[in-house]
Amino acid sequence: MVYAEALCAERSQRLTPIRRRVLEVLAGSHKPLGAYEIIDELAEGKTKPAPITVYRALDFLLENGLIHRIESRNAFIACIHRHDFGTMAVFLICDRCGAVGEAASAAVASTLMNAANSAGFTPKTPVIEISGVCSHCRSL
Amino acid sequence: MVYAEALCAERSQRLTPIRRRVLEVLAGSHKPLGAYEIIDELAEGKTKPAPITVYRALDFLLENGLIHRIESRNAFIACIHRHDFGTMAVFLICDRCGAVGEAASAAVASTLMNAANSAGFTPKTPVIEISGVCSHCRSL
DNA sequence: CATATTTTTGCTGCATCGCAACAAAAATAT
DNA sequence: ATATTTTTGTTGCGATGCAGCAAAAATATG
Repeated sequence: MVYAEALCAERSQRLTPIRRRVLEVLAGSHKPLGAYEIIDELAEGKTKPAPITVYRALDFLLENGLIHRIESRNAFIACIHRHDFGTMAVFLICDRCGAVGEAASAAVASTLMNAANSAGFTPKTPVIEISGVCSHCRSL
Repeated sequence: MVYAEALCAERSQRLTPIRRRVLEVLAGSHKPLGAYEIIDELAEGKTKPAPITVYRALDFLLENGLIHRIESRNAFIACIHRHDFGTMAVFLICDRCGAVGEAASAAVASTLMNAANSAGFTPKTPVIEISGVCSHCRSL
């Protein structure tokens, strides 16, 4: 949160109340949330924001790398790393509890880049999502 | 197509007319197709199938590994490999022409498995999608 | 072969996801 | 103080995806 403020200030991007609240909701969740789940969270007591309002906040947060989109779930999670380096986010999605772990791996990044480049492909945004069972659920 | 028949026969799975046609449409496309695009393709001359009909056929094809789902595009493509071995499908998605290349890489598979396992995670279905520019579009 | 059982399809309807288009408001620049 | 850019609110709608039930087809069983 402090990091988000600093990053936005540095880039002259505005972390407005809505954007901040969406980020807070995501940061406070241990699992990815759909856009409409975020709406419900924000609706506590106050008036319920329109979907487009939340989607715009999500767009902003995505563009600034503060959250990730989990494509296979149509959901979003707060980013827990700083992707400054050549690392690449790998999402480990538990089928049982729904929790998502974010592993940053430079090794994965380099092999993937190799595979892409050897196919003459110039990569931009990689999506790596692995479904499975997390260590906690496995031990139950 | 011959392979699909053989595989279904071996597994006592039924490659019914609808399933076959959906697979044919996908196999005949150089880019991933959304479910409703498939419906439009199938509607040529004949009556247009209901969405659920196509979704069910897609489910069948997915379960039997004959097609892949491109999560970041909400679309489907025919599988061009046989994922018998420990290989892992990496999709290279061109932002310009929309074409999708499927690269099977054992190196990527092993590094990803390492990363997942070291986090105590037991992987099932990995999704690896890389957006970028393909070699053809790059040279334009 | 006739019947029972499983699998597949058709149909109606609907929940969810995601955003376009325009106007109003707020922040920023001149 | 005014003009310009950015953000938010509102309405509405297109795209995606599937549930639930009934009919039809394929398969198994006596």
